[in-house]
Amino acid sequence: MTMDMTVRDLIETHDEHAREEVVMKGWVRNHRAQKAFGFINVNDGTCFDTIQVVYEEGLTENFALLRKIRTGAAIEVAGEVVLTPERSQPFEIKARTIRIIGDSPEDYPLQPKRHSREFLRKHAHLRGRTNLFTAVFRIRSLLTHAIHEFFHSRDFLHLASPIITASDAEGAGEMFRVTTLTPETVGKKGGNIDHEEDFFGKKTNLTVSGQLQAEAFAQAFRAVYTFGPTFRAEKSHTPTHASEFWMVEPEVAFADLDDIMDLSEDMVKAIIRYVLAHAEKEMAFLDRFVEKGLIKKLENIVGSEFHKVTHKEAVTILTDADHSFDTPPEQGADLATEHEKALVEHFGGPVFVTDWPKDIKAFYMRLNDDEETVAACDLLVPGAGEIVGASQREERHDVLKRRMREMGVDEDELGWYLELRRYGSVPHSGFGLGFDRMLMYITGVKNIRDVIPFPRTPKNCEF
RNA sequence: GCCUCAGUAGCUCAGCUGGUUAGAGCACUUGACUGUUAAUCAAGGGGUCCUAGGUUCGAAUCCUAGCUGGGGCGCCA
Repeated sequence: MTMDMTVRDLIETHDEHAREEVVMKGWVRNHRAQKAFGFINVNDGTCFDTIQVVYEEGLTENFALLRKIRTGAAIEVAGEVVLTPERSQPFEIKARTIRIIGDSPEDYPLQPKRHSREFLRKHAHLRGRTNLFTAVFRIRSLLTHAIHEFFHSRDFLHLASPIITASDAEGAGEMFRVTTLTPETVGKKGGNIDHEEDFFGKKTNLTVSGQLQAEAFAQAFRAVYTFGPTFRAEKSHTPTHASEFWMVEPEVAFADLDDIMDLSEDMVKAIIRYVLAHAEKEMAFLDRFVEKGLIKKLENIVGSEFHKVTHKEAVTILTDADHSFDTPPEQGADLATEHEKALVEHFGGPVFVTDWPKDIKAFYMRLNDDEETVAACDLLVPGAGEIVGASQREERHDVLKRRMREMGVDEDELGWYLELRRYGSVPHSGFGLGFDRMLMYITGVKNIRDVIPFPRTPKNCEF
């Protein structure tokens, strides 16, 4: 009985299987045929590497047919594991039989050569078979695991916050409407759509954040996190925006802004450490072909403390810097992308910008004693912009109510949220991590559409 | 939403100051080759030059509009 093995199994244990007969299945990455023998590189997605299969006239069945095998075909190989330490790969499979499971005709779009990212995006259903996307999506999966592991090791409760929400008061951008009404069934009152006739009896949207629900759970379970998809209907056309993306949103009771900054820093470092330890080959590939010095950059992050500046200090640094901006930095005003880039450059790594002017931040952020700023911070990183937005939440009922009024937030809709401040309200804080942006930072890939399996952006919902 | 660049073979791109039959490398097909590593060598097939108008004797090339994609800005994670 021969053993059916994955590429990963074979790479990890080929020594133990020397001279044994094995069976493996996978897709042809490259094929080099010669007169009396040929070489096929096979990958099955279980790890980054390919395995070289050798076939020979007289040794392998159907030799003449095998020469026609093309890139992309799915094959099953049965043969002997041969150790080849003197060659550029430690072992190969000397094939006894090769069976074509699924042929790949000559118009297979992927070739054994470099393709542009734009081209591969149009072939998202096939791009997982390329080196780059094998690396990126293996790491994406590892990173997901690393996040769950980090929070579970700290006894956080994982909460599945709702995807459909009736709240649209968070001001976090345009929302996608969820409705079962059709032009035929829609009822109208005075020319307007009658939302009472809709599925939920009211206007509903896809969530832009699970934060508010996480706050409720934090005041029952102390430390919680959500990790799931969020949706923004904003017509943003940039390398760091997608219409559907994932966020990690922890929320901790009895924690202030410093506590939550420490938590986010610990988490960022822990998940980077996890990926460095578990995706050595993938990271080496990315370091070589995608971003030179990537591994060193990440190792530095893990080994150093993140910088912290207040928004006020940041503006002063920018104003004093010998740097011309399209929009001059201004006290009390928001930081433009060019300012963020300059700050990150100034500190040479991730930096927390804290204590933002209250008028440019959300209503739920806790008002500082100066009555001018809020206890909020953004974590800026080179290449992926803002990856974490954190704040201490306003736990004082009267202050929150006042802030909601000032910022025009509907009190009825968020009555439950306000009510949390009446029953055992405690100081609490949380942050949101843009998962896909974090993945960009870790892989060095500069476009969010290339770290999401099937990305959705304005005017693009293919696959 | 605004600004900007691009769209020519399956892919990457050249041709673009208008002028015979639109080119190259890779891929593909056929053949050569006794250990290849994006193998190499030879021959061959392959094009609505993004779409629609316009200018012109003549448009891949110039003009206008649109579509698609990249980059920048705004918004944000």
